[in-house]
Amino acid sequence: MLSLNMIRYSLSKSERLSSLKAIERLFQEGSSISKYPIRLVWMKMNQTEDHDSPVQVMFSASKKKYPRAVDRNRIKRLLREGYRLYKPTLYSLLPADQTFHLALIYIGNEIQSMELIQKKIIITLGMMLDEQSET
RNA sequence: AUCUGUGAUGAGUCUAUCGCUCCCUGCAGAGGGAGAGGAAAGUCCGGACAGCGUAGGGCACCACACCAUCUAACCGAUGGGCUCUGCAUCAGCAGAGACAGAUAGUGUCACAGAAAUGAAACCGCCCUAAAGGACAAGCCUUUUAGGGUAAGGGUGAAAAUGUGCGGUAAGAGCGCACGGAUGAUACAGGUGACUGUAUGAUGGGAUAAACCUUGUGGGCUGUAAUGUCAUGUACACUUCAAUUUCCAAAACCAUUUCGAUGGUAGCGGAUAUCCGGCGGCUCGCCGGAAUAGCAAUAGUUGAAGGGGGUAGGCAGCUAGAGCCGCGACAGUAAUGUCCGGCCCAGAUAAAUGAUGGACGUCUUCGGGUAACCGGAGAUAACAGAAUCCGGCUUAUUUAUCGCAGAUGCAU
RNA sequence: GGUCCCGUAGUUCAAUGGAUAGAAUAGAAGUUUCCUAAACUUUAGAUGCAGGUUCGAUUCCUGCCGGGACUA
Repeated sequence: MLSLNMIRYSLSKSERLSSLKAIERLFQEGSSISKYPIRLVWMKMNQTEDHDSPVQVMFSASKKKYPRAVDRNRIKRLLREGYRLYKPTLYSLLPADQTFHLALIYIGNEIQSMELIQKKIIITLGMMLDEQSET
């Protein structure tokens, strides 16, 4: 296979969380990790309700903190970019027989730079991996 | 030249890597194309489109209100009229105007003031009478009573036509002259609002952004409208099948190859239910029962059909009152007609992003007489489509251009 | 997406278009008390912003700003 060494950074629609019911269930039953300026809500799913991808993720920013749509769009784009570039590493670290639902929420009061957000995303996802392996 | 105000235009360009949404080609790997704004915002007006409603008319409610034109339509735009304000003070220029009606009616007008609307007499001015002073009378002034008077004073946001002459006891549009205001009639100009001239009339507070009157317009709700497909679970309805206890003695009836079989019947047992007791108490054991009856058009179970319809999908959804041309013609203009060319976002927890490079632009530093050269930094402000258009309002950076005003310099 | 309502002292509420915008409570100062509380006296404090109508605006009208409710 020629694509073994090739790393895919893509983030297509099947890898994003879009079902209203799944999102409600995630926020009711999922556990959360806060690492300023990012809050992560995650939940381990059963293998039976399988999907194409091992992880489905969503991004959000509070409408109360950022009343203008431009700011919310920018935050979500930055979060998406940071997650996208880290995704191949995350997939290699995850256990192969499980799927996850994630929500990345920005809780900072100011929009930070791309580098910082990317660093914080890597930290929070690492914390999540540690927690799930313990259980 | 600088500053201020105002209007118009544009919103960097090219490219590399990694991605996102839609479309096209291809069996596929993949390739190609397109991808936020002038306000996409506020949701303040007006439409298109859709559903529901609807004989016709009226009342109520809401909106609007000088005129003409433009427009699919408008509380919009263009041009014009009138009024007010500012500058000039001759013409004019700029800005503002919710700009129908106060002689249809009702309400309100605090305080002050005599009086705030059937207007009004506090001071003042004048007349008459009585009393008093003085006294021949005239005269003088004070008080009281009755009257006249809107010139003067003072109050107030507002006190009802200005000036002059006549007139009068004093005064007054009471009369006259010259002005000003209001509405009426006639003539002239203008499509019209309105303007000008002439005639005779009037002397009447403000407020309709108080109720209201007049005129004009408006059916209601909104693309999360509406239509359509429909998995799973639960359910209305229809059809079909199974089942609504199991085993079973004596006795009776039928058949018989005399072994038995079938039917009626139901002693007894099992099982279930109920009651009581005990234990190791989601269960088990023991004991008890006038429980398990009728009927099948009924109940239960299963299968098939089937309706509404949830999650979700699809249509609505983007070719249109469309965009471009310093195109032509008509018009003062808004705008319209014609010609040619073009296809230009369609997401749905919601796409248009991240990191570099080059050029351009701006700021700043250094060198240079200058053109220019080199280094550093910035490339923005307001802000993100959600059915689609036409406006309005609000937010806002930088560059260029136009107009107006102010200041300075040169001629 | 659509529809509607409300903004008054720090807080909870009043005020018919009429001028010093009122009351309770909270705050500050004082009296009283050995001290505190209570009580009493005094005091400061506000109409969301900008225009307009009116002689006069918290009130009426227009535009912004902020907050809330309903609907699906």
